[in-house]
This record gives sequence, structure tokens and C-alpha cells, in this order.
Amino acid sequence: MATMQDVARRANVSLSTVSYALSGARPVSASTKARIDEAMRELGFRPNALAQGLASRRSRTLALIFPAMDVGISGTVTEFVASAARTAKEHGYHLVLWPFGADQAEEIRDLVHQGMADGVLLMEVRLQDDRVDALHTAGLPFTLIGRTADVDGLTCVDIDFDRTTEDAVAHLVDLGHRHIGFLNHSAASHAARYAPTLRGQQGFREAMVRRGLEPHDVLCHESPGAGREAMAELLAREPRMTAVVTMNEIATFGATVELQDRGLRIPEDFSVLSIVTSPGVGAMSNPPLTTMHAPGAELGRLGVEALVRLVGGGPGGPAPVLISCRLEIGGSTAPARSPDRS
Amino acid sequence: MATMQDVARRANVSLSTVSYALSGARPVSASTKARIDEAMRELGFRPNALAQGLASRRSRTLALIFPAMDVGISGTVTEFVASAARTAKEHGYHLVLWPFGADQAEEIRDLVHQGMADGVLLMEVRLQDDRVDALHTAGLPFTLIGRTADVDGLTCVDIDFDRTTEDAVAHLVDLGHRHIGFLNHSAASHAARYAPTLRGQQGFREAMVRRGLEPHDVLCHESPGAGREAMAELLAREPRMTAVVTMNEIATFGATVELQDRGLRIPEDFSVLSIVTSPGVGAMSNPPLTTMHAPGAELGRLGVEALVRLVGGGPGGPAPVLISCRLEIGGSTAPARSPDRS
DNA sequence: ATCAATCGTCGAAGCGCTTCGACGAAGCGC
DNA sequence: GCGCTTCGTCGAAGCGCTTCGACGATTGAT
Repeated sequence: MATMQDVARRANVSLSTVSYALSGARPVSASTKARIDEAMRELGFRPNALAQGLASRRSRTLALIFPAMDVGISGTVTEFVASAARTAKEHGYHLVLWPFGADQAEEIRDLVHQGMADGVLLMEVRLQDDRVDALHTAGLPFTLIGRTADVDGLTCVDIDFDRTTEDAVAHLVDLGHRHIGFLNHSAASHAARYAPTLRGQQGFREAMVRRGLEPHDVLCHESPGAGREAMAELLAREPRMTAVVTMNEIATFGATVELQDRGLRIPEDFSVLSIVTSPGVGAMSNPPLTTMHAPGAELGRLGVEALVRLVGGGPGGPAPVLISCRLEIGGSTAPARSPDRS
Repeated sequence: MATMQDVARRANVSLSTVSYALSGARPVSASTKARIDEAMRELGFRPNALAQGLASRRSRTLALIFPAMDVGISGTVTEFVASAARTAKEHGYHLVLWPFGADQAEEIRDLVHQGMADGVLLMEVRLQDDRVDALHTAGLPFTLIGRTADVDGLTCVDIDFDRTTEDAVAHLVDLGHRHIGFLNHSAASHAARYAPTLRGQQGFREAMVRRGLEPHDVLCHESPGAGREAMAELLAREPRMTAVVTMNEIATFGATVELQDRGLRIPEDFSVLSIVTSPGVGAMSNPPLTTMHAPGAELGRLGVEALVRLVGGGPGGPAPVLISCRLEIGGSTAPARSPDRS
């Protein structure tokens, strides 16, 4: 593996000139640059990333802290990670994976001190998150995928739950639905102050109330069985219900079964709109679900771009960047059946 | 950020002694070691990863080359990546992501020359794969997740398709089924010599023939619509069919619809066994599918462990490490209905 | 007591790069 | 023609660590 010294000798210039030719930190005459380029090509020279990092104190590496992850279908995570890695590469950065949960702030601090990363991307952020403090005191640039309760001074990229629930309700109301339920994540996630659960609930309620409609929402464990029960409970609370917004993929499969078991046809008798979904899940139902697909790829791209800006000394986003889920019309939503009697 | 020099001064020893105390490369007296440890703790010292890597010529970083990935539900990929990252960390390695497709062998060579990684994990290997050659000539240790056509001298970790299809057929035959279909991946993947498609097909056929049964298998695009058609074709080919093995998640959802539309109840009239599935997909059907879950986490762990061994100068696996998918009984397989009339 | 073989420690030479100060050679105004 | 700036290049000093050879101080065998 050729070193810069080899290139310098071959091009009859000094080591530092090669470095300047490469980085452009100082001007180099065209003829010299040509000789150097030639020498590099002939030797197949690639600058050593570690030496470069050590000397410049910039590793050109970003770290992605990602959760232990025993979640069910996490196509969204894959999309996110793939997109983040691709974007990092486009900006000349490596992306390293740090598998740390919310309780491992201390270990994160350790890794940060190793100087391997110029910046950190933190995903699955809790409303209250020790890792954020750890990163803060470590003094390393970082951006959050998600939001803590207080985002002051932080750079965040997150799903726009307000807009997503608003759009979801708007879609159903436009179709004539008035009695709409919301099937949320589990009570456990609510208790743990899992942001999507809280924000989804709030967004749905506001979207309904804004229209003078009564919101009905239930928490539901991530399983088809729980989904059936939750759907049953929603119908018990409001028998005139004709549509449901779900934000719980696995439970949705149970919910549709409950509906069909009651003789309610989807979408003729009842509309189902699944929000914040992984790619492809809509297609797994019959009829295929109308979904609002979680913007995993966008989050990855924007998160990395914000971080790169930050690492380069740029400004942190003053406000969180919020991305809404995109509505994808499937076959599970349709105009409300009967004129509403309420 | 404290350096080794700081620690040395504080402990009243030389820089090299600190290094030896840390690495154990040479003996250090207990009392000296104690002083050094103390100094490290007081200063919160963490060795700089880049400097360590530069000096020792080992970055303690592994690279994971992973596909562009526009696949549908890739929970398995997530499992794999998470498990690989966790295992790498347990062994004191970082894991960096290199998003490269099969056609980017040249760029891989470039990155390898940068000296950032001690070893490479290559996933979604094609039977014929330029990247393997690139890695080979680069002289960097690597292990494959999957297998090329010729695995001589290579270290591989892969799904055991023979065993998986054998177990799948055995499960169904034990239940009394005799006319069994196989719903494979797409013709495109077959043409591209995508290994799972080829090996799955072959394994299924052999498992059937071994029992004196006639194998019926179809290629099928990854969509529910194609799944319906493929299921219809299988039934047309063999009307007495009472069970199907599927290796195409999205298509499976269509296949079950086709069966139910024909009045065939699952599992009373017809058994469906979905193999090489992502985590959680079984639960998405009603009834929940009996599946053979792809061992994503095991592949990640074993792949990294093999690579760590290789990087440490250990022997490459002489034979590929093959892992079978684990049968998870759901509600979509049951004893064959009527005594077989064939 | 004597000599060789440890043992524990130190100093120094890198690893391959970035970056700072310096310094001839041009180029400029006057 | 004089000093002055600008341009292109060089040498050297690190970045924070590993590792090699060396060297007193013990230790054990004789």
C-alpha cells in the first residue's frame, strides 16, 4: 500500500506538497499537481484514513446509536440505516454502528472519548434521555432522530405526528367518516413515555376535536390478539364507528380480523387507515391497506445531512425538522357507508 | 481528553510502561499497574482509537458491505445487522457500514485501501460475485453471508436451504400431506442466479423426490397479486394439492387469499408453511402462519465471530457454516384432510 | 561470591498523515 | 532598479499510540 511519501518521491516533490495537492489547503501549480496526480494513479495511492484522522483530528466517521431492537417488523429501521449510510458515504463519511440502549449512556461516553466519531446520530430517542446529556457533556456534535421533551439547542429530525394524524383524520373525514377510532401502541410504551405513542394520541385527539368530533382512542399491545380486543373495545365505546386509524402494525392485523368476523367488510362497511407503517406492510393485507408510510429513508438522509453540517461547524437546526408520513391509497379506505346519524 | 502521556506523568512511569500495562504485551509489576490504573481512572483516560490503529496497524473495525436494499420487509436484515454490531462490540470491534451493491467492486477496493477496516463482512452474496475477487486481491480477511458458487478457501456463513426445505417437507408429510407445492421467489431472481431461489428450489425438489413424491414449484414475483396467480397455477397443476411451502413473504399473503377465495380453509383444508421468513410476519396472517424463521441474528453473530477469528490470524472455516431456519408452529398447518387418493 | 538468565522499565523510532513557519522566485508599483 | 507582496514549495514538528532494543536490578544456579 503506497504512502504519501512514495507519491512524493515519484512526483519529485515534498510530502507536504502532495498533501496540499490532495486537500487543496494551499495552492499548488497546475504542472506539479498533474505530476502528483499521475504518481498517485500509478501507485494506486489511497490516503490512510486512520493517519488522516489522527493528524487532522477529524475521523470523517459518524456514529449511529441504534436500539437493542427486538421490535417486530422493522423495515423502517432498515430503510433508515441504509439511507443514513448512503448519505454519509456521499458526504465522504463512514457510518459506524453503536448498538446501545437508553440505559447505556456511560458506555456511549466511553466510545465518544475514543475519538472514533466526529458526530453522533441518536435514534429512538426517549422524551427523557440520558444519552442526550452524555453526548452533550462529551461535547460532540449530535443530532436526534426523534425528540426529547425539551429540544432547546438540539438538532432534531423527526416524524411529524401532528401533521400525520391530521392528514389521516382529514382523509377519513373527507370520505364522510365522523366516528373514527385510534388504535395506538401499548400502555407500556405510553408509560415509558415513548414519544410516538404520546404524540400520536395527542395529534389524533386534536385533529378530531378541531372538527368537533369525539376522539376515541385505545392503547394496545403489539400483537394481533390485542388488536382484536382493542378493536372490539373501540366498537363498544362507539357503535356508530365507521373507521379506525391504527398506529400499531401487528395489532392492525388483528383489528381487521375482528372487523371481518363481525361481518364488517373493509372498506365498504369500515375503513382502516394504518399510519407510520413499515414499507410493504400495506400489501400484506387483503384488501391491501391504505397506509401512511413512515419516512425512514428521509429521516436517515436528513439526519445525516444535519449532522454533517453540524460537524463542519455549521448551525444546528433552530427548530426540529419534521417530516410527515406519506399517504398511500390502498384498498382499505372508502366513503362512509350510510349518511351519518349523529 | 487525556493522553497516555498524561497518564504516564501522573503515575510517574514512562509512556511505554502505560502502553504495556494496558495491552499486557509485556509484564508490569503489580504496584506499577495499580498506580497506572489509578491515574487512568482519575483522568478518565480512553485510548485514542485512531492513534492506536495507526500505530498498531489494526483498526479494530470491521466493515459490513450491505446491499442497496429496496426489498420489501427486511426485518431479517435488521436482525442481522443489529446482531453483527452487537457481536462486534463484544469482541472489541467497531462495525462500519459500507452500502455497496454487487456492481461496485471497484469502490470497495478503494475503501479497503484506506485501511479503515481489518476485515469485511459481505452480505447478499451472488453465486458469481466480483466483490469477492476484489476483496481477495485486496488481501483483507473477509467472510461471506451466503455462498458463491465456488466456496473453496472462503469462509461462509449461510442459511441451510437443504435442511430448511427438508424440514419443511418433513413437517407437512408428517401431517399426512402428499401433494405439496412450492412457491418460490421471482423468475428475475432466478435468472440473476439469486442463491436462495436456486437452492430453495433444488432443496424442495430433492426433499420431495426422496420421498417418492412429485414436486411442483413455481417462481413468483414478490407481490400479493402474483402470489394469487402462482397459487392458482399450483392448484391447476395438481388439483389434489393440500399444502404449500412458500419462500416469498409478500406473495404468501396473496396465496392465502386465493385459497380462501376458493373456499379452502387454512389449515383445515389446506396447509401453508412459510419458510425463510422475517420475524413477526407469521403473526400478520389470520390464522397466524406456521413459519420457519430466517436465522438473521445467528448469521450476524456467527459471521462476525468467524471474521474476528480470521482477522486474528485464525483458520478460515474449511466448510461453510450452515444454519437452518427454525420451525415455529402457527395456525396454518394441520393434518391433511382426507386420506390421500393418489 | 560469580555469571547468566530473567524481570520490569525506559527511551526512541516509527505509523502516515496535516499543518505551520520559512524561504527563494517572481511580479508589482514607483 | 528598490523594496514589497504574493505564489509555490519545502522541512519539520507534531497527532497519540505501539513496539523494539537496551539496561539496571534481581534472581537462581554453581
